[in-house]
Amino acid sequence: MTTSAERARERTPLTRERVVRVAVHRADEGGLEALTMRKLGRELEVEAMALYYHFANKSDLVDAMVDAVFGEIELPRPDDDWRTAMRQRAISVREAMARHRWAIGLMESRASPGPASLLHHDAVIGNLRASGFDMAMAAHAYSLLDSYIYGFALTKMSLPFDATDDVAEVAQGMLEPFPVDAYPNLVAFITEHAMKPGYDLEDEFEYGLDVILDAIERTRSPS
Amino acid sequence: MTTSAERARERTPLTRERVVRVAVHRADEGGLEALTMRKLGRELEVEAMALYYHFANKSDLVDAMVDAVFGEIELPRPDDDWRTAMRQRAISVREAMARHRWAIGLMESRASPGPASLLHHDAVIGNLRASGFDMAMAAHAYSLLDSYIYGFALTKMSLPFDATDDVAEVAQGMLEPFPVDAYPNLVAFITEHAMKPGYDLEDEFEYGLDVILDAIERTRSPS
DNA sequence: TCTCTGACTTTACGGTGTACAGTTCCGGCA
DNA sequence: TGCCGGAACTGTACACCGTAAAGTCAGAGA
Repeated sequence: MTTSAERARERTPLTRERVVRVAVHRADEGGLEALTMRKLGRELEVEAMALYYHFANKSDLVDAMVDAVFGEIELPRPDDDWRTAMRQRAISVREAMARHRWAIGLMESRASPGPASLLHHDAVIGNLRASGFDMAMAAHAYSLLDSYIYGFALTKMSLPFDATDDVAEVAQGMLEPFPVDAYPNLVAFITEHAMKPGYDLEDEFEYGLDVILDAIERTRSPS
Repeated sequence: MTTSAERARERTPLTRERVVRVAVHRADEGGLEALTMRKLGRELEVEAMALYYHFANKSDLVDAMVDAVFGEIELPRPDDDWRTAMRQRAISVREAMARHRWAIGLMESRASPGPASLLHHDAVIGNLRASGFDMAMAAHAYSLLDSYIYGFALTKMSLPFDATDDVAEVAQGMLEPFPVDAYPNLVAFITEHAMKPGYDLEDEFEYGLDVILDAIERTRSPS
């Protein structure tokens, strides 16, 4: 007979880092709503309450998970050209969101940001300032870029179907309860555009990103 | 003694519309996580399970709530100038988000959009097409605008403080656990910019919106 | 009068976050 | 050697959640 004490002795002890790593992995696969303290404990071979020794509550854990995602994002260096730095950062953020879809919507609205998050913001502002943006212009540029980046993630990447689904089929299902000719423009849009092969989210993202970078560049040196 | 039957006789019966109206109101005040079927039932003087006669499940109710928010947004008319129509729509969306902060993050990612949502998309595409945008350009413009609008709402309007809070105080609290000189650019940003009196979210929104509208206009008729 | 049905209630179940009180192990000290 | 304090975890319990399933009951129609 193996007692719980024996089990405890044989396993590697919990750390915040290990818990966060497993929690992120779990959320990547099943979404955040599938991440419960009990299931997470089970995966770590521990009772759920053990987690509360390392985290104040679930929100504390989620904060740490979000900060881990920030930690995966490439930081712009202060002496990089602002445009390439901002472009690279935007793409890096998008990639992190693609890996961790559950984090979309949490990255910019948490009450207690972690060190990676703060460092990230610090580096972005630092790069813009070093490139000659004054504070007001840096704020405008940052606001514009982040709104676009997170908005794109929200509106395009958290859609209720993934890459393996047939877009046309899903759209069909959405429109099915309504009269066939109720939304002619929408139907045309779907049939002529969205379900065309080769419509690529990444291309769409970079297209808009470059439009915005162009626009920011122009506000700096009006032609 | 008043039986439950007597209570039932004296009250106006539930309708989907009335339930949604009260539910939206409730979520406006306490957020979506404060909206439970039991509390909603209590407010409607009904048992929680009565709601399941009118809605398949909670997700069905939330779908209806989101569609009610879409119903509050002004529709662009097909013959309006695209730029004024898009500008007005963007502001109308932003205002709806301000009234219903719980809806941010739900508007564009529901599996079963309601009629108001579909009508909204149809009208936006219809306006752009009538203004001479081809399908690909309409898609680019729509993607860019929606990403910005919803991203702005997500990053700026769902922050963990509202208009009555002292921004400087909240920011101070966020940075407090870390060394004072860890994030110099961020600190400069907060002190020099964000907490300046007169920094207005609405101004920031419209500034970025006009930058994007300019950029879209330019992609139509490259100078 | 009887039955049917729409609208609601009652009861119950499994799952959730987490408060609070044990339990066990280990390192340092008498 | 004996003890003891704290770190790390377990056990139990509670209030609350969404919702399945069955029961109730007033009024409409035959």
